[in-house]
Amino acid sequence: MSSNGEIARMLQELVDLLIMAEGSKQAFRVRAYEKAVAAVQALPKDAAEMPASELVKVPDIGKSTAGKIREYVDTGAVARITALRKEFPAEMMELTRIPGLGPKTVVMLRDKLGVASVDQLREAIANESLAGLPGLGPKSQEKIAVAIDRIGLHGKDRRTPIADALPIAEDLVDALLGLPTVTKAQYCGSLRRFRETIADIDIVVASNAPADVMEAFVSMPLVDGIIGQGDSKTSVLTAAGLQIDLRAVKANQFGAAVLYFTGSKQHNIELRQRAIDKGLLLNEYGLEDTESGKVVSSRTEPAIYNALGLRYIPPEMREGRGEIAAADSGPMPELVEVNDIRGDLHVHSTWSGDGRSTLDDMVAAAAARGLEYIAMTEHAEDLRINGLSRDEVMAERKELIRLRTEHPQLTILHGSELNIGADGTVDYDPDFLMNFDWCVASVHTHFDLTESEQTQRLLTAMENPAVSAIGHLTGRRIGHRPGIRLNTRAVFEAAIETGTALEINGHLHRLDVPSELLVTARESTGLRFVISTDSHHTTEFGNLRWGVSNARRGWVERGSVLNVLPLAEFLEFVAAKRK
DNA sequence: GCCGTTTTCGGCCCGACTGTTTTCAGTCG
Repeated sequence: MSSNGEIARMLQELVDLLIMAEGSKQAFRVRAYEKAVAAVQALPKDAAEMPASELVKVPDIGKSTAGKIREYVDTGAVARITALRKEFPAEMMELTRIPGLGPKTVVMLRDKLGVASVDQLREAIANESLAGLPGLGPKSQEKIAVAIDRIGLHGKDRRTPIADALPIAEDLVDALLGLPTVTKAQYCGSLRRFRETIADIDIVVASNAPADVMEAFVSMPLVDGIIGQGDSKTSVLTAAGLQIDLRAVKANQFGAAVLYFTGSKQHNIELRQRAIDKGLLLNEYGLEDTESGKVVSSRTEPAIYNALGLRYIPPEMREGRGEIAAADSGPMPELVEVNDIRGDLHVHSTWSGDGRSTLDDMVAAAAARGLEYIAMTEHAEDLRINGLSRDEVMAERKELIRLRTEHPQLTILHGSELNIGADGTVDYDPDFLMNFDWCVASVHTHFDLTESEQTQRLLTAMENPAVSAIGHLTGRRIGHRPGIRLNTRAVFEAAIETGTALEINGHLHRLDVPSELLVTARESTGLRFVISTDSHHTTEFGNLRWGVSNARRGWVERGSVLNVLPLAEFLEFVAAKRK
């Protein structure tokens, strides 16, 4: 059966191919399918199991898209896509990765010169066969030649982990605030929405001398090349190939500019449509009355949302996942915040083979951060290299008893990170497991089982009364390893039924449960989460911020998170399952 | 292609920058 992810990827390929066929990203047909991709991704049930009559009831999915989803699920292919692939082969699609080359130019290159691959284009430039083509003068040719040499190094097809981008953005904001004419600065874009990876850094500044700001910006040591420079907008590249876009507006337009640049694109489109419906125009300079041209609101984001008749929408929610409808009339989730978190339930030390700070240091770091409770969860015996034998478990316990007296303000639970075997069984034996205060069970092996096998092993693990939570649900490593295939609906239901929490792992390489799955879980009332750092080093307690951000992107409410609770209430959840 | 308290047709978000355009098309976000 096709997962919603697979169906969304199918529709996304259709979007990419249609951009070529229609000659524009803005073509209405393209945008309609783009919305359909988002609709499928946010669907709380399996599209593959829905008949066309039910699919068309989903907003942004109409007769045509429903037909293509059924065609894909039932036959494994979509005739329209097969035909478009023939017209626009993968080699030709590669050309659109070159900055400055859009669909119209790529199609023209094929029609006029028979150029339909990056290699052929390189050759054509060398032979000077581009001369005389409309819109491709010497400057364009030079830009394309340089871009071909850098293909894959920046821009559209290389995303940067948020952990790498955020320090750069924060330094840049500080540097810009240091300029005499800059009064405000804020990084925006997917970074502010806390996407796990970002394509570029967007920064907005308020200034009355924008040209001076741009001049100072392009002179900064970080800047390696200029893509474009104007008075209100400048784009540059760093030596590492990261694109940075800077926009300058007047101080009283700052809220509108930050709103616009935080996006997402879909969120902006919906806001602007809403503005139109109210006889207003929304752009990066403000919200104004279309008739009179009078500015209604522009200074702050909350004021603009308010003027549009909406409650404030936090940046992490602005993904076009129904947040505008929620802010209008639906229930608005009360998102969990970093300061709500009282405990960390997934922590390693050098007792585990892959831990990098000592137990004493980890406990001291947790206490220093003001946590009320932690669970030390070393790896377990089935993970041969990293895990603890039963003797080692008992030896560590003695250390914990000592540490409890040294840190009386911190409650130290003795936990374990168990391994979920291929058949769903876990380490040790039932009696021994009950010696732990808290067990989180995770998948560390057997990533290639079928979807039903993976689902079944998780269901089996959740039935174990000692397993209080499932760690890093999909086992993905961002940029390195896809997650296991799962029937997430079945997993969510079993978690509720068995009284098992799902961990939201804040480690930047994991961010697991992924936020797009969390969004689909929001109709699963009764599902409980723990937001954990999976720290292996004292510095990694800071992962809490990423875990919370990921949870917020997934619309996770404070009330569904266990480790916002005082210790006694938290432990009731564990005890209830063990009864 | 999708949608509809202006509902089955006629709309669909908005603007900046570049290159080569002498008023704009293409690209991008």
